[in-house]
Amino acid sequence: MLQIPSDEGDFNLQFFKDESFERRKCIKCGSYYWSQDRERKTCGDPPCDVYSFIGNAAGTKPMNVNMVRESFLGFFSDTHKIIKPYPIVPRWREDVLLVNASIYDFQPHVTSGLVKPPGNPLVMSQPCIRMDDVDSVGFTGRHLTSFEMLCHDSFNYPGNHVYWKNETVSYCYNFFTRAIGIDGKQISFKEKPWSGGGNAGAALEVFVKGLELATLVFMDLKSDPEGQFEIDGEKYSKMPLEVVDTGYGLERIAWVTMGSSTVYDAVFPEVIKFVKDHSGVNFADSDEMAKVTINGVSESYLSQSSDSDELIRYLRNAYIISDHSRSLVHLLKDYVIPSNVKVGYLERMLLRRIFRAADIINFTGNILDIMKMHIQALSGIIEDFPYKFAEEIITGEREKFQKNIVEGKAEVLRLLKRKKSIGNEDLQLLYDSSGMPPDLVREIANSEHVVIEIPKDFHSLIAARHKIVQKTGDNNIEIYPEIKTRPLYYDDTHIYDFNALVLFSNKNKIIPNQTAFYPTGGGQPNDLGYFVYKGKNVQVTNVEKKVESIVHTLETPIEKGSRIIGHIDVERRRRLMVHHSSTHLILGVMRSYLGEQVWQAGAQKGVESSRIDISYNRKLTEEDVREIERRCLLAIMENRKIKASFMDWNKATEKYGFRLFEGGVPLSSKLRVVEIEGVDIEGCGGTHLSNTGEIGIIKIISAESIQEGIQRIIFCAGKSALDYIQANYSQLNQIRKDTRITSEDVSNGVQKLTQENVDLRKRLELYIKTQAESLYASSQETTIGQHRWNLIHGNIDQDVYQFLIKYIMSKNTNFIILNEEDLTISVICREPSISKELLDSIPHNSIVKPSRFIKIELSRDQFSEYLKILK
RNA sequence: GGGCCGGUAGAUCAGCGGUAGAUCGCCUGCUUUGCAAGCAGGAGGCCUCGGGUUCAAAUCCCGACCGGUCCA
Repeated sequence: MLQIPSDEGDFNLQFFKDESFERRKCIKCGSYYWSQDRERKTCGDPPCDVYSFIGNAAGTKPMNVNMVRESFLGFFSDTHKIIKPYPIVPRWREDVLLVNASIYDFQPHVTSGLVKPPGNPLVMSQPCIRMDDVDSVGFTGRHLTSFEMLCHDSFNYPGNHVYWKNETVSYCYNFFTRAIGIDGKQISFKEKPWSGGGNAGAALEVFVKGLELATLVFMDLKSDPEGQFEIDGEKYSKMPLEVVDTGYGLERIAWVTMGSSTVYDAVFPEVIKFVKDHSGVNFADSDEMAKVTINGVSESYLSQSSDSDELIRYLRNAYIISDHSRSLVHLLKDYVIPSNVKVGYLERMLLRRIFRAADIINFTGNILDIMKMHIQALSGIIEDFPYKFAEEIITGEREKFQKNIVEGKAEVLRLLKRKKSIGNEDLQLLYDSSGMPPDLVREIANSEHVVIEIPKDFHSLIAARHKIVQKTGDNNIEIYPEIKTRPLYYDDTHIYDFNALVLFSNKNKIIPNQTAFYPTGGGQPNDLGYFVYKGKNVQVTNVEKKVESIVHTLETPIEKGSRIIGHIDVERRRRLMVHHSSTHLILGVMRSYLGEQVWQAGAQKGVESSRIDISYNRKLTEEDVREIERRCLLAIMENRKIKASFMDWNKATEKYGFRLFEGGVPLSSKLRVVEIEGVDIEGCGGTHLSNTGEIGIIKIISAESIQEGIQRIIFCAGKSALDYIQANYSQLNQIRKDTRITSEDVSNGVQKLTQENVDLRKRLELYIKTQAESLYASSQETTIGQHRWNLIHGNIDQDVYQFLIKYIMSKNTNFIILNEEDLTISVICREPSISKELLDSIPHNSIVKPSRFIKIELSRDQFSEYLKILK
């Protein structure tokens, strides 16, 4: 078994020889590193080394983030193609919420070898967000939630070698020494294997003065249980594609050239100043943070409850606001809507942390103003920013947060009133169910002169409440031979009848050489229909795509090698096509009407109706719905062209952007692009009409919010729309007949009817009450044995009886009710045993348990007997 | 996607198996009158919906729907 790094040959590079680098072993951690400095004893990685650049910068001059980015891109521009940054929300993949590293831009389509990279070699600066260390931001002096990852990557295919380890290390060294002006002796390259996302390879971490500035990854392994390499317990084998994946921490490079106390002071000093200037408290000097940054965070610093040093605490909150608002710039630029799920939740979390921090330091400024400063500082990568959208989101969330706090406060006060104290369990419940942070609860309690303890392990207690029950997925994968079926529905959507040859047959599933049956995909259900085989019709019950083959499930088997004729259900297909094209049309119309934050968040086409989910931050009103319908009709009447074509992946994304992946991400080298002229363009594998005119009409059936930030629109189009309208019309007519409302205004009539109903119910209730009360008043007193009883006898209606019982129960006296209506005797008594005693004195057929209330049924004779005895 | 909390008068909530309540707001009258207010009276409820248990459910159980919140 080979281990990575396997031997020193991994990095026995010509470059290292030429520049007189030596491979050494760190005296502290034992790992290998390369250095020009003969005096160096350690690898450069903390804790083997400490930060030695604070107050003692490296490089020729202090550089801010824009300068670092420009110098990096400039340094590589002659030899590499410059690629624009990708969105921070990765619309091209569904496995991650945010772009975490520059290589995310090329996974999985490029790294799998399916799609060529947009440049080779390429250079770019990719903004990234990492939420893992969000709790450390502001506390350690070095953690950021968002950063830019600079990279120069190359993709080496068999027969097309670009560059590998030697050139990479040379580029890296020359960039740092020439462009930044760092002394080569201060750079150390530490050997460290890398793995992640199913790939792995040898790697070098680049350190300067104890700070990791870059990682150079040489990815040439893929996950493989049979593989001969092992990293972190996972097995890997060589892959034909060799990828140079570098990652330079832009903010860290700026930091090292400035030597500031914290990374925040290096990256956005003007923002920090602004926050401080608009706050109602004093702050610790940032020099005081330098100690923490260098030495790491001690226990007491990490606990927010420690208010030993208020000034440091305030400074930290200023850092939090400054950092989080910068990440928000990226999220809002990509139109992320706050929500309780997925990336929307991360945005809400950042916003709420900002609001809370702002309250702590009494920040009176505008968050949008902070963001404007960040946008200014990030002018190199942020071109246009949706200010109006951002403002709407921020004020909306601020209101929600405020409401949350007010309501939470009331809840805390109520709890205090009732229980006089707030325990651990209450704290957890308040946080988990109402979002009240424990320190805020403590503040409120303090103002009521109640002292409460926040447990040290509060967050782990919360985590313990969230034990997740893992569901086991169904891993029943059928294996099919690699057969390519030609999809005739792409050649011409009007092919409904065709010849085919059965290439594979197993039980009742076949794969033909070609088909006009559309397989389930892209939210469009499969076609139905039948094959003619040996003079008989064989129904098709399901059609699905398996890689390149299209598998048809049949009612009865058809042999391999048979020649068959297929006929698809034309009516069904037409309706599906109408609905599919309508979906694109509605999406395009909604985007232009509601705004750019509208993204498709799922869709399902059907025969009778279809649905589309979109991201949007408020519920649609009736007027919205009407306007969308109106605009759709307009586009239909204009009879716009609908075109579909296959395009190269990179050309398509470059031309149309990542909007293309709204309906999903196909794993293929080419993208099928469907365009409704002037309305909508998206990647789509479905079958479409040729013109919008064929849709006829679109009627929206409902618009509802399925979760925060996601609106679901259910609609029907074409013939299905007519069906719907007609069904509604006849239902309305039926209502008119049933209610005899003949006037034009049906809703007014129904309203009157409902009011009448309410009035009647009230009168009935009053009637029941008076009946019961008069029965109560008419009761006769008798003495049976040692006890006094009140006797009621009569023909008592069930409703009156029920009310009478409740009435007597509340009076707490002894009663006997003989009801002629259903021949029952009811005994109500303060003492359960007395009731039983009374009933046991006379024969009946029921089993009696002692109770305050007993009701038993009697025969005619028994009833008469009771009546005699009791009266 | 999962966990937790909640849904009662216009608003905020109490009640948690036996006649649906409080505070604020609203209406009428009175007192005072610059305003605020005070006093007396009154209107306003399919207790989210659907099943079940029970003689009896706002209340207990199950399920939907809606809202909130935390976590991934």
